[in-house]
Amino acid sequence: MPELPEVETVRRGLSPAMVGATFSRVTLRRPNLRFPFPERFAQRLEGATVTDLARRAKYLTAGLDTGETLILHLGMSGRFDVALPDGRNVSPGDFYLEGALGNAKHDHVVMAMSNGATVTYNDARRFGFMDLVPTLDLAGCKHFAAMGIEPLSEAMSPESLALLFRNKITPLKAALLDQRLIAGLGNIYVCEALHRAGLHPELPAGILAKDDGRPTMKARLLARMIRDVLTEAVAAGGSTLRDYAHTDGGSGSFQHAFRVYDRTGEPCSTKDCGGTIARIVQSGRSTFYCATCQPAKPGKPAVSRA
DNA sequence: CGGAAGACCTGAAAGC
DNA sequence: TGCTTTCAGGTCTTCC
Repeated sequence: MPELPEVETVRRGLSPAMVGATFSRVTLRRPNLRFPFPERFAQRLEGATVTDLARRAKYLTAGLDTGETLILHLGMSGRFDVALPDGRNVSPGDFYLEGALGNAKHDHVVMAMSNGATVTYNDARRFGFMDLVPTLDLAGCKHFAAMGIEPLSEAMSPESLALLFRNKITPLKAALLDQRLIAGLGNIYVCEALHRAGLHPELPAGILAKDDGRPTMKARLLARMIRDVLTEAVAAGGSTLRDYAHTDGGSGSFQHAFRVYDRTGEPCSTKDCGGTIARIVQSGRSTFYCATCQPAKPGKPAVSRA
């Protein structure tokens, strides 16, 4: 489930259960997720108090009063279920509830908190992982050292986009997915941002920069559309795919606002466009776009954009 | 060095 | 009704 808006939604949902609370009991139901858990993982958490819960790109970071920071990544299918002490269950940012917490299939980590909340990590595909690093080394740790700019921060500007993409022949789609350049976008929001900007996903990334490195109009447009689509998605609580019957406020709704993602064959929603959404494969992943309002040849779109 | 392809997993849906 | 194939929101490793 998780690109930046979904991870941010999870962060907000997890905060009341975790920030200020102490880990009373941490149970690992298997030795690894994508990677082995760190040495003595449960013991290092138990007794530690969470001082803050933040997000960097698609990662969650829980600062602890022990001088370590817990790093959480949801992979493709990771989610958290929270059982609150008042008996309510929520699944921040995702999915539906499926029975007793800690017993459902693929519940891999169960964290009992001092405030009575139980936070359970569930991940069918186990592409997610958890790590524990010294807080002082956080920015330089292996997960973050080479990470690109935050797309919702001041660092994300037409100027920085142009400099990052300058002289690149690689397609815009691939460049936007490269977490070393911009960190937090995934397949959905890259497709959506390119559509909003009227840019064909196979255009070379270098078209965002002029010869002198200054941003082109396309760079200005794309920077705004990236910010817009992410901001709207965060406000909608992210996107929830392949789910039904959610209860408590667990799910986001931005999937209803997709204009191209997973809409192959449907009419383009751009005003007066008349095109049809197509699907191609780029570096092994689906790309959805409208060939009419995202023309392949650099030039003006076939349709004026509001 | 950059970039593409493969690998890691499970499950849902589509195809036959 | 099965059985097989394809595809999925990510990213780390391997191989040019």
